[in-house]
Amino acid sequence: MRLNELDERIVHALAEDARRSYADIGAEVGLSAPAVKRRVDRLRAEGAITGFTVRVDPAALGWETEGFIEIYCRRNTSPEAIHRGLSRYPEVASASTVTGEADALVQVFASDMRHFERVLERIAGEPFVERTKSVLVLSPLLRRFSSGAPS
Amino acid sequence: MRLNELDERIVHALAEDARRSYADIGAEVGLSAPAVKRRVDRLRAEGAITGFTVRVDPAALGWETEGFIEIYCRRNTSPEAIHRGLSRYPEVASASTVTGEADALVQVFASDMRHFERVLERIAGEPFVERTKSVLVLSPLLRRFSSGAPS
DNA sequence: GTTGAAAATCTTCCGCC
DNA sequence: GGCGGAAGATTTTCAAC
Repeated sequence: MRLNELDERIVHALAEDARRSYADIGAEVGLSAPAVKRRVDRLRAEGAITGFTVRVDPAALGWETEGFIEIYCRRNTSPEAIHRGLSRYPEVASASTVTGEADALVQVFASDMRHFERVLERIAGEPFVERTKSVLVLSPLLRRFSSGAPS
Repeated sequence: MRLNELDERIVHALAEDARRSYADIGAEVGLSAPAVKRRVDRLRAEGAITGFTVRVDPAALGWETEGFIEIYCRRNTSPEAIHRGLSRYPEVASASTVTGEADALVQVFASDMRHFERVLERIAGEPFVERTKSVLVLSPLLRRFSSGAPS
């Protein structure tokens, strides 16, 4: 699938503020409100836009501690097994299999350091996990867009 | 700041679909539409909700290659300098200063491997960057919520 | 927090290019 | 195929309670 420049500008406008009116976005990109809606509907149908969500301040919601956990798996662990194992943790915000020494990189939000430690220990104890290596986030500098499915 | 259970349920509903109407959310949590709006307005004013955004499928938008770059900075580089340097790259989706050997962890989306390599080289050439270490994402397993500021 | 009304927006339809 | 204008339906918004 290929998007033209108009679609990209619409997605960009929605990424900055998904509650802007179609007429408002249309004024920016040079289209009428119905034309913008039609394109957004098409982008949703095609799967380019998977939904609309709210941007939250984790700290304000009580998730003050953020970190990344590199997971080193046992031999013959499938990505599906990692997904199944990690999706049970509400603290896991994102996870991907990666190249390099580690097998997966997991982003975790916890309420505080003790909570983070507890999550880390539980993940490290998963049967498919051989060992872990983790770093804590000091300050979030930049967060731009949201991708993927809600859960 | 502390949110009560009603606020959390409203944020949760918006996280799943930020375009649901206030009346619809109100029916779920047991409030009228204006009551829900007032709480959302308050959450925005307090900073718990920092905005509304669209959830996109990076691959559908042509961002097929994802990776993480660890940045090792020169001495006396402030987080603000890193932020200024990285915010110019549209390919940078998120960035945080972290504990451990590296100084910052940067998430990058690129159209393909050549594009990723070009971004990596440009970032590695930034004056505040001493060296970098990067991993490529093989498969995104899980992506849950969006946090932080738009840019 | 609720109700009710006004204003804005969304959504669909239709004619046009 | 896509676009703009206009209609009704829905939602947002702001009163008063």
